[in-house]
Amino acid sequence: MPTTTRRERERADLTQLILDGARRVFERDGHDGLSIRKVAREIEYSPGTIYLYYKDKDALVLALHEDAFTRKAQLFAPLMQVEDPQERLIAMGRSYIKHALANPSDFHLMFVDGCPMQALRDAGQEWHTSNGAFQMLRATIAEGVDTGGFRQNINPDSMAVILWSMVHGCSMLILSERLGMLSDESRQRAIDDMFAQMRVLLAANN
Amino acid sequence: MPTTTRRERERADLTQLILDGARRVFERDGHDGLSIRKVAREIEYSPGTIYLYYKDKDALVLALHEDAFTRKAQLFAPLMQVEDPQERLIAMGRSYIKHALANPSDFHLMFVDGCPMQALRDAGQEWHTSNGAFQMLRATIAEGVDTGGFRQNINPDSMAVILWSMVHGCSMLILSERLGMLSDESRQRAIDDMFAQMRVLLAANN
DNA sequence: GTGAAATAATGAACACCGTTCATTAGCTTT
DNA sequence: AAAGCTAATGAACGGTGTTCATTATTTCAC
Repeated sequence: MPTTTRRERERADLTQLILDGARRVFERDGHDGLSIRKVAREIEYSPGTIYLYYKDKDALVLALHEDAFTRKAQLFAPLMQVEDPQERLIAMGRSYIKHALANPSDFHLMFVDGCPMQALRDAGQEWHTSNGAFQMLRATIAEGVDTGGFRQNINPDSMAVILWSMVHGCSMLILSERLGMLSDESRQRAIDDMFAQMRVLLAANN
Repeated sequence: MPTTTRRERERADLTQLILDGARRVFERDGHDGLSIRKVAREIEYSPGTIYLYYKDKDALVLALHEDAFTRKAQLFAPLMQVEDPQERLIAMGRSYIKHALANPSDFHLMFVDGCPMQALRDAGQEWHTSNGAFQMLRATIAEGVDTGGFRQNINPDSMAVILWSMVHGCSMLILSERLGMLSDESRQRAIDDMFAQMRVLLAANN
């Protein structure tokens, strides 16, 4: 049955075509500027067609959300090869902020927009997309504690939340222009100081 | 001319009536559920009337944004009476997270929504609303450094960004349900541990 | 008090939005 | 070639932000 496989391929192609079109519109016009009709115009299909491939707009945004996580995961993966747990955590943190500042629309899709979580709940699914990254973070902290390089009273879950909060909050505050009272230099210095303080929190020797 | 003052009072009254109606709609239906027409129905005026008091929807959301900051500032003010700078910072941090979790729509208005910053820029205004709180934070850190209770190599600007990032990122991650992989107990412990780590970063004695 | 001027409120109109669905067009299979 | 199935369409519905000519109300001068 070569026909059905071709059918499936065509179906997958259009699903991807819609997703790519949606991403272009999102990056061009932002969250509020994204509309089903614009995506349809972008890929030269009628609005109704999109609903044959995505249940509704939330499902499409959820797909964008997962797509953005996939891209970020590809940036994160090589960092696991950093030997020293502390340096690995710092590298992860720097990568997190750097990617957020360089790709604000990805950050928005991944963390700011609320509808993907609602769409996931409606679909009865778990948020597996980011648990992987959190477990990487947690495991690296646990490794540092186990091998003795980190302070021994560290709780990996808590420290994972703390480090994530730091880089996430920092990215968020910068992207939402809430640190406008500081100069560019002060902001950059604050980021550098933040990673210096991370070492204070982690390292065993004081 | 008592007439013009009454006019001004009536004008201020309706401005406030619209704002209160908008807040009720926002808290009931959320950010995406807020519409000029709903606000108009809420206060039993026609949609066009709202445009006599607010330039557009963004201006109305900006007013909600500033209103939310005013409420939070009232919670923050008494904390300045805490004597010890370190305890004051911890109290500010706990208040920040507590208020965010208890008033998610206020948090959304203050920090998640992007349009207020755009509206401010359009109006050619500065974001004075929150600079006050940042300066309070910064001043408290500087005080701790000056009086010798804090580590001497702390840069107040950087540390202010770091502490703000921690509590802001933590609030954000919880509210956007990104910490769903943890139990309620683990999340609460992480918050407590976060404040313990703040003491590590601040205190002079190790 | 009454007419004129100024002000405030209205709601219809426009262009857009998400979503649905009867209809059409194209391809597959017999 | 005809029948059946599938994919794409675009009109339609109710919603949105925003504008503006029209109406209603209040104020002011006489």
